[in-house]
Amino acid sequence: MKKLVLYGVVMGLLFLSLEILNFKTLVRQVSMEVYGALVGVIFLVFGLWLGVTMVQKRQSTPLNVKPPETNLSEREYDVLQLMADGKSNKEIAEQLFVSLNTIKTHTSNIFSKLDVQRRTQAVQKARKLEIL
Amino acid sequence: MKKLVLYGVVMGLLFLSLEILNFKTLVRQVSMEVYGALVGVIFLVFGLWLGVTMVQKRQSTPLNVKPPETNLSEREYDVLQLMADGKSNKEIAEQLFVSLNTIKTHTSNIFSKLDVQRRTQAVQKARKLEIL
DNA sequence: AATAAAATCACCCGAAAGTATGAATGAAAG
DNA sequence: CTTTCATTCATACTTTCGGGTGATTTTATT
Repeated sequence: MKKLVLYGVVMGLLFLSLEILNFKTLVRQVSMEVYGALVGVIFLVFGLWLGVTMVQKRQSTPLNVKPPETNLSEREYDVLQLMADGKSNKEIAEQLFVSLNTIKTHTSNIFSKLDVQRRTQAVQKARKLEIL
Repeated sequence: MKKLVLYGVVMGLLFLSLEILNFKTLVRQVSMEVYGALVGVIFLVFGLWLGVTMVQKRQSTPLNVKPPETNLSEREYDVLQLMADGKSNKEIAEQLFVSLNTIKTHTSNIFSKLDVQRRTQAVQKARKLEIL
């Protein structure tokens, strides 16, 4: 909801800045074609970003095929797998397209649910519990 | 070598202090039996400590039964096993009766030899290489 | 005895991991 | 339409890891 409003505002700002650029300097220095191209590119990029952002949400990289019979959520299971693969939190974050803090939260929850303190213990226990 | 000298020096100091205690005050305040007992206890403790220390050295907690066919040393293999068990460096150090820094050195060497950067990667690779 | 390898320990420093707390959002279920 | 849960993210803080370097001491080998 609020995200859409934010998008609207950004759009507005884009238009505004374009207007300013247009009537002040640009139009007297470059041709109308260049100006149009610029506008096109900018809005193309913005549209791309918007589209990717919205689609990427809630599609949530489906890493696992078989959901485990544990109290771990899907996402936590994803993280656990990458963790067992020797990936660092940063690498996991990059691979799943989320922030480092998010991964930290996930790992914390994983540790709680598996009742361990460290990632090495987590993978060890997960292996023993047959969920890997 | 030097450790033995140190032991000798400690022994000497013990004798010296005992002599001082002996002829100055103790002998006129407590009975000869008590004095003898005291000396006995002190030397017993010292002997115990010395024995334990020397035996404990180079007997090197025999954790592994089958030496792996890798370039890892015995000690490194010990550390690797505990590492795979989810132990922290501190815990490993305590279990092997060595300092934390020593374990750090071992882990560094393990990482080098296994060509990895993290402990999770180390256990993963070790598992793949059949050395765990 | 000399040399080499293994094991021990120390110090520093930056990066990574982990803990705690709070919060916003979307999805699902009641 | 709330309530619940999963997911996302942030900030702040503490602890642990890992890299680099250098050193001493054992143990083994020649």
